[in-house]
Amino acid sequence: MDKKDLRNSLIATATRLFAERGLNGVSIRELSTAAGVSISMISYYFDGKEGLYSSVLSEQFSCFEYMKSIKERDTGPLDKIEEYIRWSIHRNREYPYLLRYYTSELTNPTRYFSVIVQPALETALQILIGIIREGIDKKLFREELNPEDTALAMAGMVNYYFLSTLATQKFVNHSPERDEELIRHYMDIFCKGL
Amino acid sequence: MDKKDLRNSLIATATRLFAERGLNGVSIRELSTAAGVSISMISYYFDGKEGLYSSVLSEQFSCFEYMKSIKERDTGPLDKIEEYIRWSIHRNREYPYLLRYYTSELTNPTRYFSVIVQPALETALQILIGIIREGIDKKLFREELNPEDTALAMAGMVNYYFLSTLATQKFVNHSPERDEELIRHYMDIFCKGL
DNA sequence: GTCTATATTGCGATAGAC
DNA sequence: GTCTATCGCAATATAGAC
Repeated sequence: MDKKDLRNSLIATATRLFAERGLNGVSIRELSTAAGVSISMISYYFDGKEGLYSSVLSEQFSCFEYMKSIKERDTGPLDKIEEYIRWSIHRNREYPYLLRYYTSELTNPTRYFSVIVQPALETALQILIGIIREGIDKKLFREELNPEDTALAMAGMVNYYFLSTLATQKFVNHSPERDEELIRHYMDIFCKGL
Repeated sequence: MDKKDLRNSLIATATRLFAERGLNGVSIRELSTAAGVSISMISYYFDGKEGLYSSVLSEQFSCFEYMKSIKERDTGPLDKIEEYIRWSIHRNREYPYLLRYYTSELTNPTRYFSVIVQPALETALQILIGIIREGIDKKLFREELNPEDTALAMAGMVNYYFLSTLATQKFVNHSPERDEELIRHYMDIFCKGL
C-alpha cells in the first residue's frame, strides 16, 4: 500500500465510522484496524484523531460548492428551485453519510463547525433565499412570502425526507427509483400547496 | 438532598450534557460532579450510564403522546394541521434538547431507538398522514397529493426551522415572539404554495 | 513511511465504609 | 441511601526499531 492508498484508506474508513457512531463513538484503535493500517499513521498523516475528523468533514462538505453553479444558471427561479431539489437529493444519494455530519454538527457542533460547516450551509441557504426573492421580484411568486422562511421550508422538506428514513422506511418507499417522482411531487406541493 | 432530588438532579444534568455532547461525549464522572452527587449513584438509580441515557430519552419523547389528542379533535384537517405545526413549535420551545436526541437517534441510533424513538416518531407521522388523507377524501386537498410525502414535507419544514438555527441565526430571526407569525406563514406556504 | 511496544491518562463499574 | 477508594480496562499519543 503506497502513501496515497494508506491515507485514502484512513479517510474512507473514518468517513463511515465517524458517521455511524460519531467522533467520540469510535476509537483510533478500531479505526486503524478497520483501515488495515497502524494506529500511529493517524497522528503521522492527520496529527491525531481530531485532524482526521476535520479532513473527513472538509471532504464531505466540499460538494456544497455546486450550489454556486445553480445561482449562475441562465434560467428562471422555478427552474433553479427544481435544480436545488434535484441536487439536494443527488447529494444525499452520492454522500450517504453527509446528512449525519450535517445534523450532528448543527446539534453538537465541534470546533470545526464555524470553519467548515457553517460557511457551506450559509452559502447554500443564502443562494436559495436569493432565488425565492428573485421570483417575488419578478412577480412569479406571491409577494406575501418571506424569502428566508420559505427557503428554510424548502430545504427542510428535502433534508427531512432523508433524515427520517430510519423511522419511516416501513411505510414510505425511500428507494432511488422514486427520486424523480419525488422531485415532481415536491415541486407540486411547493408551487400549488394543498 | 432527598432521594427524589438526587435522582431528578441526575436526570436534569444528564439531559443537558448528553444533548450537548452525545452519549459518548460525556463521562459519568463529569456528569455526577456537575449534578453534585457521587458517581456511584448513577449505577444505584439507573443501573449505569446507558440506563441513565434511556431514562432521559423516555422523558424527552413522552411529549409525543400529545399527538394522539390532535387526532381525536372534533375539527377539520386544516385545523388539525395548524394544530400540528403549533404543537411542533411549542414542543421544540419547551424541550430545547429534544431535537438533538431526535436527530442523533435517527442518524446514529442507540439500542433504545427501536423501543423509545421509533414508536414515538412513527405514531406522530402516521397521524399526520391520516390527517392529510382525510383532507383528500373530503376533497379539501388536491387528490394528486401523496399523503406520505406530504406529511414528511410538513414535518420537515417545521423541524428544519429549529435544526438549522445554529447556521442561520445571523440572517433568520428565531425568537419565540415570531412563532405565531411563523405558524401563519407555514400554513400559508403549505396551503397556497408559491 | 510504517510498524510494535509502551507511557500515561481517563473511563465505567463496584466493594465496602458509614 | 450515599459516599470514597480502587479495580481493571481501553483510550490517545508517541518513542524507537526497521
